[in-house]
Amino acid sequence: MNADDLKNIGLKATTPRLKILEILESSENHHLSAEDIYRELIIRNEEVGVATIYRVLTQFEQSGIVKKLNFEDRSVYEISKAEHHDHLICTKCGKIEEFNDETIENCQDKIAEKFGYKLTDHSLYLYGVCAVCN
Amino acid sequence: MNADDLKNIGLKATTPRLKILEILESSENHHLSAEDIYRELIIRNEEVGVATIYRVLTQFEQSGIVKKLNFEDRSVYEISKAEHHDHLICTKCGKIEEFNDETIENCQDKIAEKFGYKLTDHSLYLYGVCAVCN
DNA sequence: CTTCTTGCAAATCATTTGCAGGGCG
DNA sequence: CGCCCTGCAAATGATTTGCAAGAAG
Repeated sequence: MNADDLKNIGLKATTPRLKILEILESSENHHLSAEDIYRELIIRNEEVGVATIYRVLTQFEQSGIVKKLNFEDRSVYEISKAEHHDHLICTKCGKIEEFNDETIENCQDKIAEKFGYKLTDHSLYLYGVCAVCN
Repeated sequence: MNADDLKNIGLKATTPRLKILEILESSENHHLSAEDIYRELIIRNEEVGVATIYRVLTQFEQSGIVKKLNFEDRSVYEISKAEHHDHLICTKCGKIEEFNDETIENCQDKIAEKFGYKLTDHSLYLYGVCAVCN
């Protein structure tokens, strides 16, 4: 993800945008809240106003380059990947595992069909305690 | 759900609590936000302070008599039922269908096991457009 | 009576918005 | 150089909290 990628989606390649992308890509767990990004930028001595972070994240989400995840207690963003996946979150340490289960996906489609709904989106989050924390 | 039920969970049977229960049980769709309840009480000329509504709902949730659902765009509460179920929400009209799928539940357990997590909770919301709105 | 509750208003938290100055293309 | 972008601070919306007055058991 670089300056040209941004231009391709119609966004100017500004410093704040590039920095935010950088953080999202380089962070260990790849799932950061707006606040996480704000703090990380301050640590790196490259502060960006919070308002800009929110605005940029929203633009990134609308362009499809990042996905917003609404966990029970906070919202985090991740760089979009080609393959769909859901999340398993450790409620103790915050570690996040990604998974994709064909069977579940199929069941969801069947359920929507059964009720006559046309699915537009779905969110599946599993919360638990990981092996380390347990 | 009546005054004695409240006492059994250690809560005094106060007017606000009984009214809130009443609304949750009698409302058409059974999935209301704190705000929905507040407005409904005003309509009935039985206004209760918003702060109280939030406090009461939280207490109800902790006692297990209501469940809080965190939809993408708002939070709603429903009276707890014996059987677990997930939700299918129409993004146009807000209609909510409840469903329970054994296959999905089993898959979730397998996934948690595979990653060594001990599941504590999960949230599955399907968003779509219902037959009527479509 | 004592303790749990409520109402009200102020406080908080996360996120959004208005606006004037700055920077990319 | 024009339009998009940013920072700042104020606005917002949802929920929480402190506190004194009011009910439940």
